[in-house]
Amino acid sequence: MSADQLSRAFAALADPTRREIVSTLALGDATLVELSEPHDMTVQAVSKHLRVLEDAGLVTRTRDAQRRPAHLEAEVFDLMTKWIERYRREAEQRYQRLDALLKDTKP
Amino acid sequence: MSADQLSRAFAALADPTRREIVSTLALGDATLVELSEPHDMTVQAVSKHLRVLEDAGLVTRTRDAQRRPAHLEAEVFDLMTKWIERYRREAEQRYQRLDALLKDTKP
DNA sequence: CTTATACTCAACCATTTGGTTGAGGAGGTG
DNA sequence: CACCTCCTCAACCAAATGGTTGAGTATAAG
Repeated sequence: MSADQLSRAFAALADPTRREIVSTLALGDATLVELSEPHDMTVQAVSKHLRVLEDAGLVTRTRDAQRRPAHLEAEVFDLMTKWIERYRREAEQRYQRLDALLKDTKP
Repeated sequence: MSADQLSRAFAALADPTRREIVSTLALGDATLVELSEPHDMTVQAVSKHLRVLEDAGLVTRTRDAQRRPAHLEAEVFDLMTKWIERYRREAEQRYQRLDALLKDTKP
């Protein structure tokens, strides 16, 4: 996986399991086993998902004895919103201009 | 592809080619051939990318003779930002609380 | 020292993804 | 009509993705 960070971030959040992991981590840091419990899959599978989030920079992990608690990192989320907002705003403005045009030519 | 809309939207933007298409469409509606020109791949490949954006609801297409101009749709972009912002805010607040805690215990 | 817990690594498999080529279909234009 | 342009469909292929099992490492606890 040698894609740029934005690609990795979007790809990471494209999976429902990974989005659930993110929403769990929003409640507080958690270990792999803790994150695995709600999901109907092996710990290894969740570990892979966590790795994807980590590689995307959305999550970092520390060490606490055998445990490796994960926690959310705001920065890349920020990058993503900025990218999206730019084009959302553009699409919206374009829509409003069209709207104004229609009002103008058809009164 | 029977994933939910959020998954489809994130997956759609996970590809650099598709993000470039979006940024081109932000400058104004464009046809498939127009969108293909800047990219070093066949029209069919770009057509597939366009379909992915369409299925995700990020782009809609109209008809103008043989042409099928594409244009950006703001709504799903909005959905995405809302999802991201929720967790970005959470991560940020958590960070600030930790920061405050460190300042508190180590003066 | 032994055992249990938390995690990782490697090999394997089915499906999806991102591209190709080749053959059309729809719709203007000479 | 013949022809060109824009676009789509289908078949194929290599690589990536999302899961599995099985084995192994690291740290804590009995």
